Amino acid sequence: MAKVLTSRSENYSQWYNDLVLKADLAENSAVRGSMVIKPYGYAIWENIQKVLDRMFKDTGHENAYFPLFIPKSFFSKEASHVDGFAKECAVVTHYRLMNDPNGNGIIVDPDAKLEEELIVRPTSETIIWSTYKNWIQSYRDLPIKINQWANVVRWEMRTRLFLRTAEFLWQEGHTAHETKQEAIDETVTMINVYAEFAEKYMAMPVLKGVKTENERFAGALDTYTIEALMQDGKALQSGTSHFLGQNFAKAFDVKFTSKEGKEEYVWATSWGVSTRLMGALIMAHSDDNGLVLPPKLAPIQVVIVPIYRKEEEFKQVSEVAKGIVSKLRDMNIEVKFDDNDKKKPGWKFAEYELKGVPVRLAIGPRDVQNGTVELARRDTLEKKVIPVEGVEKYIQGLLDEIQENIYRKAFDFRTEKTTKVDSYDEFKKVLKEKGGFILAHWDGTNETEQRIKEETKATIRCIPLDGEPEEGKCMVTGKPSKQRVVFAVAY
RNA sequence: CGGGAUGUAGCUCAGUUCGGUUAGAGUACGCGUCUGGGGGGCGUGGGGUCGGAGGUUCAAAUCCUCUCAUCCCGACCA
Repeated sequence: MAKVLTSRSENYSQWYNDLVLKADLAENSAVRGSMVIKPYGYAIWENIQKVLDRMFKDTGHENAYFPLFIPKSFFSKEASHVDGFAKECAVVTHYRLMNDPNGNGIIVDPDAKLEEELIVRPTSETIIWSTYKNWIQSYRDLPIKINQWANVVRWEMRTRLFLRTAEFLWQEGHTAHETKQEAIDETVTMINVYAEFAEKYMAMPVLKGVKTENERFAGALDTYTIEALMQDGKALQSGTSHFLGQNFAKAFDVKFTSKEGKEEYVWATSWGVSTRLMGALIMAHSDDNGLVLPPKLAPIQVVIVPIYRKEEEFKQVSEVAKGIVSKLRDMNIEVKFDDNDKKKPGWKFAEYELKGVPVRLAIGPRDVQNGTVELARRDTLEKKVIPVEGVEKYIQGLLDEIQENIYRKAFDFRTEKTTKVDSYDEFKKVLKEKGGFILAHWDGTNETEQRIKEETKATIRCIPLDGEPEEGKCMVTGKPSKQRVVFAVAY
């Protein structure tokens, strides 16, 4: 087969870029740092949305939509929040263009300057809490549990398709609660939703944990995260859920009267995942032949490629194929019969492999004769010839098996790439030679964390939620520690 | 914003050092044909303001000046 991708061992990030382009997921646009998501890539995102949206609704949330533009003054109301985002904001200063009087095309009309500049949202806490102020007076108005599907803009210096783009698509949940405990419970519920989604649908094992103060969301009291491990041994933060305390309620003066008649500030959470999940999905399973998609999120789960020479043969093959198509559709399996005569079978094989379609059937005159089909599975690249009779049942089971298999593979990889270390020297050695997650003791201070980051580029990905307590000494300072934390070099 | 590099066909690039026919290749695209069980073969055709502006010269993709854009490496980040 012709090589179209750079191999992972040769250059991992080149491989990733090649793959995104060649699998027709996305491409760079005319706008620096912003991508065009192509139909095949968008179809995967739609599947992600569909599943998550269901999960959000099942946990009591509703969708709504808030403005893209946020008045500049809103940002300054929560101090740490503005610190976190100020350096990467797109700002709208004018509202009109005009013809250049000197004839050099079109220019910004200097008379159309806005009284107050508008910020293109990098996240929506401020606009939403300024709105919640009007919605909340009494404990009877709580909780409010809203999600929005939207685009946001963060003016990043360096961008990469899906992993970091100036504009990206995401969902952001914003909830308001009576009590601290209720808000914390919500934060935990949502990180669990994300973890379940990652593992069950993306077939990607994730570590659940809490961020250190240093890595926390700007304006949060606690940030919960799911961290996935990519094939190059780097970590990818895949979703976050923030306990915001009363910070935004205080900033926007959102108070309610409690049952006891007391005036109190509202407790808040926010949580989100973005098109970055696409990057995670791509990197978690794919190989040097292309994308490997988990069946539960694949836009096409089964593709049928006809092989024929004469019109008559095509007719016979089509008949068999259409029979299989209708049976698979009845079972709610997404199937495509690729009867495009303009592409050759060999071309199609390579193409669908590149696009990560989990199961491929090839049907030719030989199969029509013998009552068979050739079945190829993407995850193992195995091919076999099986009877056409009952093929739909077989495929149904196989899709589950593939989903299971790629999860297992990713899980085993992560296990193999997770190392416990007890000294800083060992830490550096493992980091350099093996990468992956490193479990080590840390004294809990910002200084030590910063020092490790500066010296090794590794950061604390999280303090794991399900980590068992273990007395130990910080690998750097020797001060006491009660639990190991997870280090890795991150995207 | 610091350091490095690159702009030539839809895409990937050669040609620039040392100026000189009609600016090339691979791939993609069109047509014809043989084909078809892993990105096919042969034939043939179309496609270029050589990033832009100015300059030097009999002559500029090539030399000079300015300019625009993009990419890579750092600081920053979902």
